[in-house]
Amino acid sequence: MEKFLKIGELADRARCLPETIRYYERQGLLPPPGRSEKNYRLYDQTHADRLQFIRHCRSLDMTLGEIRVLLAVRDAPDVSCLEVNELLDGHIAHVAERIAEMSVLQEQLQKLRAACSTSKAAGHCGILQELAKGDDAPSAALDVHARLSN
Amino acid sequence: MEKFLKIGELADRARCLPETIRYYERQGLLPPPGRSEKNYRLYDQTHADRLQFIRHCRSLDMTLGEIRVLLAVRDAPDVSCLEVNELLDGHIAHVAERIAEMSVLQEQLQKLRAACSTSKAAGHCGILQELAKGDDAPSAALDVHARLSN
DNA sequence: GACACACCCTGTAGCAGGTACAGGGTCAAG
DNA sequence: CTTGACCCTGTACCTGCTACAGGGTGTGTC
Repeated sequence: MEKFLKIGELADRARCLPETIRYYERQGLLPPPGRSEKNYRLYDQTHADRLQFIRHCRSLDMTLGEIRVLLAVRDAPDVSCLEVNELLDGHIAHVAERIAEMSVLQEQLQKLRAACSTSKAAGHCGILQELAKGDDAPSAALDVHARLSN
Repeated sequence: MEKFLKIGELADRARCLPETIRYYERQGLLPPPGRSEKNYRLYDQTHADRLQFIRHCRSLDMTLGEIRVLLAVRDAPDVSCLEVNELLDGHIAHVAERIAEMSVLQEQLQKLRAACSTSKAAGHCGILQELAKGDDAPSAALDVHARLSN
């Protein structure tokens, strides 16, 4: 007899919220589990494994789209994993690119910061004056707050 | 006689979309401009300057909330710019933190990539096997795709 | 058995920072 | 007089969740 988990128990194991699990189900990443008499979701080990896989990928900042691809390959064990390797290479390249962008950003910010060492009246603040100037470096918009994936 | 810009012209100068400008107006970052007879928005140089300031800040990955603070100080030229300096320091620290996080991530990804050098059947792919394992490093969720600010 | 409290369910709205319509009006050129 | 490029408003969409609201269920205590 198998041990079933309720959504809260599964969430505790995967270190996420029940809402996140329901969200993955809606997104088609987790198959709909069985239900109890009272309509509670009941998960088995295959669900737990799949969720752990997903959370591990997320901790590596892959998008749900990327994870969907990886899961599809995982679900077809006889297929070549070439796609997995390529996806990972792409993701690594993406992360490297973001790091490079952010390093440039950091330099720009440090230069900007140097424009006002002491606290003055705002009208003479070098930082505000620099920010009012045009953007010399026509760099693409970054997103420091965003995730790493693609 | 002053030269007024329509939203599309302003958008071209600021290298953004008209929708973005209307969005900033709704968010209270840009004051509502005058209107033509036919209800078209008409912008003057102060609007153009303010938008350039905003876009410059955004290119440095500040959030709209941060930009709001900077604009408020900018609008009060007699006030001390201490807050500006502090905000910038915080933003720089935030960017540094993100770079550090992403460097860790990059290492993890490269280790993972090394688990499958050749293209095999998915059932034996080292990458998929590694991803199925638990996450040893209990790192906080990153966001490679996200923006730099706070 | 009545209450509290923790859990489960569905459905919907919110976050950031826009982007992308739909459905309408305006204007200049050909 | 029609085509195309603009402008307007209002609303929905994107990512990856998170947080309700409003209801049912399960367990422990009195």
